[in-house]
Amino acid sequence: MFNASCKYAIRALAELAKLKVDDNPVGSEYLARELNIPKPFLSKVLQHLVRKKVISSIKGPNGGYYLTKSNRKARLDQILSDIDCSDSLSSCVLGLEKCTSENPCPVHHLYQPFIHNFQQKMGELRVADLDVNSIL
Amino acid sequence: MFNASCKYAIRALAELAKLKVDDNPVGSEYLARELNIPKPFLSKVLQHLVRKKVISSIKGPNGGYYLTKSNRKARLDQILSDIDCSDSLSSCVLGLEKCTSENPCPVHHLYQPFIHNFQQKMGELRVADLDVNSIL
DNA sequence: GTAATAGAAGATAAAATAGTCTCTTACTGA
DNA sequence: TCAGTAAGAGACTATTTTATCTTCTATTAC
Repeated sequence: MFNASCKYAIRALAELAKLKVDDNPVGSEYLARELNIPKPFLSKVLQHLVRKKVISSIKGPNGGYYLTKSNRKARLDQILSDIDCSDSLSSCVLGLEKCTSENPCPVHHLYQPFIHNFQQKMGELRVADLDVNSIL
Repeated sequence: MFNASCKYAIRALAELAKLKVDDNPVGSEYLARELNIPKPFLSKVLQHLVRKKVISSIKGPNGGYYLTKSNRKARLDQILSDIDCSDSLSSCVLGLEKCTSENPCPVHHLYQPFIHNFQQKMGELRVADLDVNSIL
């Protein structure tokens, strides 16, 4: 469904969402420890998120990663699309390139409504909503 | 969602379901060509399916793979479970070991109902039902 | 300015998955 | 009964994904 980068990205977003607007930015070291993700890998994921303007960062002493108000308003489906995590969602369960609604694979009609629904729900979710009482 | 082996297994099942009960068994070569799957890999998948009694085989000239009436009656969810394709379905979207309904990850409540639904639908499906007008 | 902190980027390594090869075993039909 | 055919089994290789290492650049506090 999601590869490691995508999973880590979502978890990092959720962790950042827990921070208050006035809190200091947090470093990759802190996030890696908190989420139990290898730091070098997480750093890459975070950098990717910054480039795509999904999260924000400040360099130098007391720098780190944080979310602006604007960042918090972004919708999950848009973010997943921005960071290339949507392809695996919309593609055929059996990996068939040619599988469409007109020319479906044997389980297309079973899977498609489910994934469509899931994506819709994701679209209703904003980054700020990830700040719920949940494990990470 | 499914790894290559699982995808190939489902497609092979669907292809075999197209055969009539009285048809001759088909070889791995035929199936590989028909499904456009590397033959050596497909052979492994087919052997695995035979060991798990999901499909049947005959060795020697005119031998190959086929489905018994009993094979055709089997339910999809049971098969997927038998050939170890269910783990990735029931596990957490974010890859969190500890994610449960009581201690959910941030998207658990979003994902879980759908996957539950999907598995239920799979349980209503029998091998014979894969013999539909669909691509493979 | 300089040292400390933290992100950026590219190369490299390890692990997992996918795919291939070779040999053995079982069965069939002439 | 023997030659040919096709499945079965296990080792091996390749590719992709995941993770790590090293070096460089930017920012800021002092």
